[in-house]
Amino acid sequence: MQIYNTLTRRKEKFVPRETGRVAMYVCGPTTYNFIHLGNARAFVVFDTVRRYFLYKGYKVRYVQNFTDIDDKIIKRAREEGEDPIRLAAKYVEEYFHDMDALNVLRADIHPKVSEHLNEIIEMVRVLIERGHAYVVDGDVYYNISSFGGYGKLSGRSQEDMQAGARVEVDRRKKHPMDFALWKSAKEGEPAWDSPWGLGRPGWHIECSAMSLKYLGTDFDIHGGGFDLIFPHHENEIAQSEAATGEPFARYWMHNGFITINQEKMSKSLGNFFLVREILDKFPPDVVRFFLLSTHYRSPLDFDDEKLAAAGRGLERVKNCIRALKEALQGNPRHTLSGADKTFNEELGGRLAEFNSAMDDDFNTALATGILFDAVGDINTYLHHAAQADGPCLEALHKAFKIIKTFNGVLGLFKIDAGDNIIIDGQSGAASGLVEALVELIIKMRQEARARKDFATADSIRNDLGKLGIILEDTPRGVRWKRQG
RNA sequence: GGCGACAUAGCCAAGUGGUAAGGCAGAGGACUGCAAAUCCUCCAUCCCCCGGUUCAAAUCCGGGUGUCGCCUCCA
Repeated sequence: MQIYNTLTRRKEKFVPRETGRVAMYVCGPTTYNFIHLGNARAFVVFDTVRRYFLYKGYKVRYVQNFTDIDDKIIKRAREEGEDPIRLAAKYVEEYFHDMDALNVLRADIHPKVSEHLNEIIEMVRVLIERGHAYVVDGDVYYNISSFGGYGKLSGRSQEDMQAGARVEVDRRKKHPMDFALWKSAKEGEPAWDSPWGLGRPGWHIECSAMSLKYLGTDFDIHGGGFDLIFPHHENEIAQSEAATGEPFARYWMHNGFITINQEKMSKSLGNFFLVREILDKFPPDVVRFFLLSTHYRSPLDFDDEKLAAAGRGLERVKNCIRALKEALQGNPRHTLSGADKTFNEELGGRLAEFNSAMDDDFNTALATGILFDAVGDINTYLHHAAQADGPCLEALHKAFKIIKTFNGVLGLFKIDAGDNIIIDGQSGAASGLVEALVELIIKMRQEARARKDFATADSIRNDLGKLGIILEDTPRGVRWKRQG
């Protein structure tokens, strides 16, 4: 298995710290707003990475934090006249709401800054003690000059940073790029007691403290968006390695950005789309498929038409699953013919291709291509079998299994309690009634067709279509589905 | 100014030395009362441009051009 490591700027063979186990940390959201599509990309990408490790048989410990104490939260809370802690808690819930929709699995641990003040304060204390940090008027700064490795992740020297520093220089800092580990509290801000007075943690320290607490030093994978490389991850390395004297993380993975009209989507540019806005217009499986249809390190340009095209493509996969279900209910053969065996071998080949795509730095774009190849294989098999002596049970099972396997890794469709793939969402309380009504209408339409009243039949099909109910007349009866 | 990424058909997108995956859109055929779904066939002589290395390059090297990103909160 190969993973592109930002630290070395090349793909490396993945060798975990501990055989058979993967410890990974992904920077979670700062909870001051609903998450946008850019956030979602990172979380979907790393969710898929995690799923692939699980599929490969690794024991995975997945940690994703919530930064629930932060300047932006305080600002937002002030604007809304809300308590910062409560505001942050609210957006934690909203985060789960959106991520559940996108089929992102819960992390094993979701630590919050607000619950780890002790660890953070302790780490700051150690950094001061070891001469890597200094106190000025109740603030604590990290002294980057004290850490030789500073800049190794983002590939820049300390001189570069001095030259490029556009921030107004705080005279109290020893180096312009020194960053806050602890910020003293102003009046009315949330504050915690510390050896340096009342205050709160700086932005980067929480990820160091919490990842080290739950994963230890030298853990396997640390992930996040490209824009976290500098300064966030650079600073995490500096803090963690200076405090522990050990390597911090082995593989650094960073996903590319979502762009809008080829321009970076970001909160500061104001051109962002909230996940829930998009989910109002498109099904979650389509959104997830769209996010995985490009390699995670490449930029991904978003617009409605591209998402719609992705939806039409994914419909092909859903149709294949429907066809399989139908074939399975159609009393398949128990014998195994030469054609069945050939088909089984074909699918075996697809599985191997899929694994090798994912082994190569989680190439989900290639992997989804292979999913489509498998769909083509299955459709062709079903087509020919229907013209001969029908499909064989074992082949159908194998086909289902491979689709489920791919789906288990990509996480496109949810699975119900009976291990069935859910492709027609919105199974609510009303759905039983809807189904009965549709069946009734179909029955009446069939009567119209029987007396060759095609005008009525077509009009019914048309009108149902407008309601999102798609009818398909097949040689073996009428099939219907909800519009994907 | 420093650092970095990318440039593949109408659109999206894989592919890091051996002669262009896959999807969307499109064309023709089969099936159908007609649609839809599905199947079959077609759809880049060529991968931004110019040089070079090589028996062989979209893939390596050099030089251009263009687009984007980081250097400041941001996934």
